[in-house]
Amino acid sequence: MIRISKKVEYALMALKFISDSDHKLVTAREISDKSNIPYDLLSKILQKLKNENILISNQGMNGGYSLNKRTDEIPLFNLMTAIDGDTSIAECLQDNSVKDCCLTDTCTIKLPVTRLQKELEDLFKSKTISDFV
Amino acid sequence: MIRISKKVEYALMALKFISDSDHKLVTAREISDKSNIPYDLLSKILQKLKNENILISNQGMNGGYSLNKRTDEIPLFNLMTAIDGDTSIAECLQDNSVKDCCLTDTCTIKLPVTRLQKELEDLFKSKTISDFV
DNA sequence: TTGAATTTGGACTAATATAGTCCTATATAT
DNA sequence: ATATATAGGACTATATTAGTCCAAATTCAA
Repeated sequence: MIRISKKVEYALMALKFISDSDHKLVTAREISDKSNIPYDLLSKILQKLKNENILISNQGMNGGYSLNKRTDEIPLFNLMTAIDGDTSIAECLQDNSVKDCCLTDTCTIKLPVTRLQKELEDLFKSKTISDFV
Repeated sequence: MIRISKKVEYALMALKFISDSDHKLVTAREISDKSNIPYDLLSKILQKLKNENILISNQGMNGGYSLNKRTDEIPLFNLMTAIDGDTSIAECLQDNSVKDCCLTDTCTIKLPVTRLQKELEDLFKSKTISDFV
């Protein structure tokens, strides 16, 4: 089944939380407590969002996270790749597919699957975080 | 990451194979050999397609499978649900969600996620097998 | 300058889903 | 009868996702 990961769900919830408390720094602990998201897991997610320049972080006491962009400037697609990495819908379409795609010889559907992937990407690119807050 | 399952890939390849050898009955063994799909796995997939009335099966010697509908009458969505079951993009959106959705109290994104799910479904419903053969 | 609050990040375990296998039963044409 | 099929349950293996644990680095403030 096609499913967005829990991590992406958590990321969306966190971004909404941060967006709602606008400009005030919010800590991972705060989001975790208020939104019932496992703290350690959330921390990792926020770090990834920071590494993708979606969030700004301040370490140390009184530290926390804040948005680095307006929510309508963050495509859902970027969030997904930031958190889950590659988003190809089939193994054989991965950019850096190390393992020989078992289908290369016999795969009869590579082209249409690629088209489908493009359409899904376009959909996820057309959505931004502002659609979720 | 969002990914269609190998089983759905195999199903698409099998349907293309059956579609190409039109009206002649083709056996699971034949598809398996020609398309490098594990036989046992393929058998299960074909059985599911048969149970969804996408294929017709004939048991016994000289048996095999044939299409029950034109490929443009089979939405990709139906294929996916036939093979992988429920297609909700998030656990909390499952129809028959047995387990309490951990997000019910605190989930802030259920509505927009539901909208996204609808759009994905529409996309998969708009594609038919004829797009893959 | 110490301590508490915070982010950072590696390594690990647990849980779940997907992929694949094995075996036996049932149907049918010859 | 027998060979060739589909039908389908039960099982194992593999991969992915989710979650945990621990230690380090940073920063504020008393």
